[in-house]
Amino acid sequence: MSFMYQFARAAVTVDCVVFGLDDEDLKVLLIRRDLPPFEDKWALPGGFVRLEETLDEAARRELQEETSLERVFLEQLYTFGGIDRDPRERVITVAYYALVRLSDHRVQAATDARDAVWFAMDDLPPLAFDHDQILETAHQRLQGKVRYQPIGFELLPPKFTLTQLQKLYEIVLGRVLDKRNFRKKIQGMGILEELDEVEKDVAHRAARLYRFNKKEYGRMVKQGFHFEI
Amino acid sequence: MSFMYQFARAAVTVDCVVFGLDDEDLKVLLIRRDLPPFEDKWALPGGFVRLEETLDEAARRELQEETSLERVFLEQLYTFGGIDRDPRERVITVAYYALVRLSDHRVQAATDARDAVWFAMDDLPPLAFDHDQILETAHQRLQGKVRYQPIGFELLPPKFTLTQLQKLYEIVLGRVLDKRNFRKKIQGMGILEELDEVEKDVAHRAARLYRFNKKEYGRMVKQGFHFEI
DNA sequence: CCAAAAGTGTTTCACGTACACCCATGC
DNA sequence: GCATGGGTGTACGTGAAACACTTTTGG
Repeated sequence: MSFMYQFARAAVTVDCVVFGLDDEDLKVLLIRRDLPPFEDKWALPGGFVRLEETLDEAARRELQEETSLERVFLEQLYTFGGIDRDPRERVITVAYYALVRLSDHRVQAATDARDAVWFAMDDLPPLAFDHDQILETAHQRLQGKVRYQPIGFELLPPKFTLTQLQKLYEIVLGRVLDKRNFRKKIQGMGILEELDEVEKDVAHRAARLYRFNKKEYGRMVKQGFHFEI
Repeated sequence: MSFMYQFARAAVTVDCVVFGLDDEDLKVLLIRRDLPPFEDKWALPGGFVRLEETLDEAARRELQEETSLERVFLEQLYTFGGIDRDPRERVITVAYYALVRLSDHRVQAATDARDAVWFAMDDLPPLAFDHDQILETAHQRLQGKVRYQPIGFELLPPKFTLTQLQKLYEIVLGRVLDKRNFRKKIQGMGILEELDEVEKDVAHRAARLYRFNKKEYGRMVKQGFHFEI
């Protein structure tokens, strides 16, 4: 390892898998490429890492620039370094995944950004580069992590019903859950704040609203509490 | 994103956290740096990624070159991209962690390699760069992963006693386990092959040897089996 | 009054946990 | 024969899973 490294260098990018949830599906935000290679193909938002920013900063900047998303849950996923990922030259990409409240962000993504569209996970178009593989990895991570970390709340509005919460897990995990057992368990955890408020504009009995109590969760973790669905 | 990316580029390296286990401790393999910066400080084995090799290949190559380790369990850990990690210039490092059977590799590491030494996890020297942070992250990953994936066996010789296995978990997790419950559980899984063989050269009753049945484990996973300690 | 979803308890079974003594072997 | 670790079973409690009906509300 010499003092100055003289050899040719790989380019480094960040790519973001942005998950959102609506009533029916888990969705991913993709942008349409307007330059070759893979012109007009769909791809994950992302771009080159600058020398003066960290990887996390690069991911947030790209997300903001390409999809106008800000202040979302964002976590590093995996780094993909296959030699021929990009046909032009060697590009190593540090992949991130993000979770957003679709209800808040739906409009913005469609207007501000060039051509950013939400796709249902089970109805994806062909993707550029190895982005299908990155997406697959992100999906697995989400499925794994949602079960033992309270990150699912990042996909819901701040106030939500227990049925919404249950449906979230059913959609992400891909299996149905028992209503009574789910409620017993999640309410028993003591990390949900029961509000004096019910949902509106529904054509049936309105459900009570809850809020995730992040501070209480933090306290409980320190006492050895372990979240698990 | 222009076709040709002209800006200055960060260098990309791989660093490996190599864990090994002896009767007493969890150990890490460190090498002494012989060049500035951090000359004579201890550091994780690692080096620059070449254009013609993947990240995994780079990690294995560096491991081989610097510690003469081959064919070990190796998995990507996390990518560290802090701006001032390296005082010379911007260096992004893709960290890996490896698990090795100390009994097999003890000698080699000490002879072939320049100055590679095993340190107990609770008696570490000051490390170069941000390697203490990388090591900390690796340790957390190991503690988390060892509980729900059968990677612990990578730290033991192919044939081992149940007491050795239990001690492994006690050392890695940092807490004592109940002997009868541990045996009941691990034997009940049906992934251990009971051998017609006992340990040798012990000054007491010799314990039966077992082997991890990887194929059977693979089959069971397909049936929905979930390993957990 | 009908449709639609909200809300609610009990029983059963599996599994985690706590716990102590005799056995085999080498020296 | 003694020191050292090997090996074994049971009782108890907690938590997961299965399961169906009544209530509320809007239209």
